[in-house]
Amino acid sequence: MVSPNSNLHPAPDGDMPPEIGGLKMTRQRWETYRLLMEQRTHPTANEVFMKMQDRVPSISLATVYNCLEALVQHGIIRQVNFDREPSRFCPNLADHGHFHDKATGSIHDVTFKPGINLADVLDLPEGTVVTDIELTLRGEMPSH
Amino acid sequence: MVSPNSNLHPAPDGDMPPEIGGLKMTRQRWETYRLLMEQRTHPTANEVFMKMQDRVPSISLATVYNCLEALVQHGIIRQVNFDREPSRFCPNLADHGHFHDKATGSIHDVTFKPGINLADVLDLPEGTVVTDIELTLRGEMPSH
DNA sequence: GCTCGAAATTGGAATCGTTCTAGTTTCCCG
DNA sequence: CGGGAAACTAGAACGATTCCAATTTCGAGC
Repeated sequence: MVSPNSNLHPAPDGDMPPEIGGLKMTRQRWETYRLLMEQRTHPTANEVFMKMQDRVPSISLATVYNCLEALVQHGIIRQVNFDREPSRFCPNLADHGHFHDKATGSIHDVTFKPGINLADVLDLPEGTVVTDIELTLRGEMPSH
Repeated sequence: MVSPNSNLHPAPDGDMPPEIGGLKMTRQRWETYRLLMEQRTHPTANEVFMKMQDRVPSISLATVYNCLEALVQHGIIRQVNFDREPSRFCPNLADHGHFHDKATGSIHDVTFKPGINLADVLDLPEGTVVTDIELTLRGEMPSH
């Protein structure tokens, strides 16, 4: 479900490419994607909508949802859920989990130790096909 | 597949105990708890509400939510979320994840291979305190 | 460039799980 | 038995998301 090479996609600061990963680019989709790539802060749909006012003032919330969904379905970004909070969106396609810091409210990507494949440490019946894994942690990180 | 420490709590088929894990039992809380223990099918609040009609016909949906929340907050059951679907509730307190079978829609508990501690395979900064881990998988299991 | 059908966008209404509120009932301790 | 606190209830309110119908934009073929 996950591709580690984010360089599959062109750098998001150039001109708009005709398509990414099979998804035809439109102004709205492109700016949505760029926004996510620039600030990797796991914004919600509504946060994307608000930040988008500068770039595409005419954009509607419905379109933000449409764009995010299209990007997710084409495997260009990932949708992340914490409990029943509003969904967040993440352009990091590498295999990783998410740490939700209770103290600051911020979200950090969490990778696995080298050589670890999450599915390998699970006790699954033979023949089980895992297409998607979601790992979320809660706690506190050292403020450093 | 089944909670090893379910004997922390009294068997749910006897009379109602005065409290469990510090939570005062009421008829509604007790029947909610019993229901979850009997059919470990990870029901939603609404499913609990409907199945409860036989046992406590006067119960309201709000009370089901109240009871489930009280049980969760006292660590007696766990709340499980799949994407933005309605929350489900699980009486298995052992460390485990949840596998969501796309073919059947059913949910299975997934344990770790012996000796595996999930936090140990993660690349976390020193001093990080993890209070809660949620692991969800999607895919298909052999129908056998 | 122009036309037409398809796809995308838009704003607002609708949906649905969940939470809140206010009123009533039940519990418990004196 | 009386009174205050906790629990329960029904229904209203909420908020994230989805749906809908009406435009707008796009692209292929002229």
